[in-house]
Amino acid sequence: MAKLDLAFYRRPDVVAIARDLLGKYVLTRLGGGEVTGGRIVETEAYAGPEDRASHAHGNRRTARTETMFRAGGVAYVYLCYGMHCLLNVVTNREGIPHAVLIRAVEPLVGAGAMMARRRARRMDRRVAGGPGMLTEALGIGLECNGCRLTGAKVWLEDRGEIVPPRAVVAGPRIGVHYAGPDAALPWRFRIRRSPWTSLPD
DNA sequence: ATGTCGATTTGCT
DNA sequence: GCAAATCGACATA
Repeated sequence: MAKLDLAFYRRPDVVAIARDLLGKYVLTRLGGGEVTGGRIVETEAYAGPEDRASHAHGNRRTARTETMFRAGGVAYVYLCYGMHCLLNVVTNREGIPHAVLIRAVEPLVGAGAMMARRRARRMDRRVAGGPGMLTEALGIGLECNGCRLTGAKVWLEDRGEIVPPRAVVAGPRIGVHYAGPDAALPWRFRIRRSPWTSLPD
């Protein structure tokens, strides 16, 4: 049940962090008091300045991207397609805008509350098997942008589950076809044959 | 099962 | 104006 600490987030290799986040837990206590969350089964790395798929490509600073320039250990939450909030974990030191997008979670804590937020009748991948779905299931909105991942509202835990290398599938990131050669980088990670990822293997 | 399309804010041109 | 780190509704098969 160890909460991930700042040393975890502030490491320099964002791709390694994205891989390491598989099997960790994301948890929230928001708008009510019940804890909700589950096991991370899919992530993507965004390597800031040198990554054409990143909002912070070329150190682009806007009101939106400012959060990514903060020191690792805070949430970067932004609005995608005008309607979905997406959750990222900011990594590296202050001034280096690296982040990991959390793309899918296996709902394990407060599952009933997560289903209610999603208005779901069945517990399946449609509850949190996509970056827009999981934020809704966890109650995460834009007000979570910049909040500390070492705090009491949104945090990550290591619950001692080991994900061996052969259980990890690396592949190209989703929805970044505009990124030229960077679109093909194998920076999306998921747990092999998990029924909870956004797409089957 | 697969395809198209609309919603709606942010940011670039 | 247009495209976007998406999702769900609806159509057709």
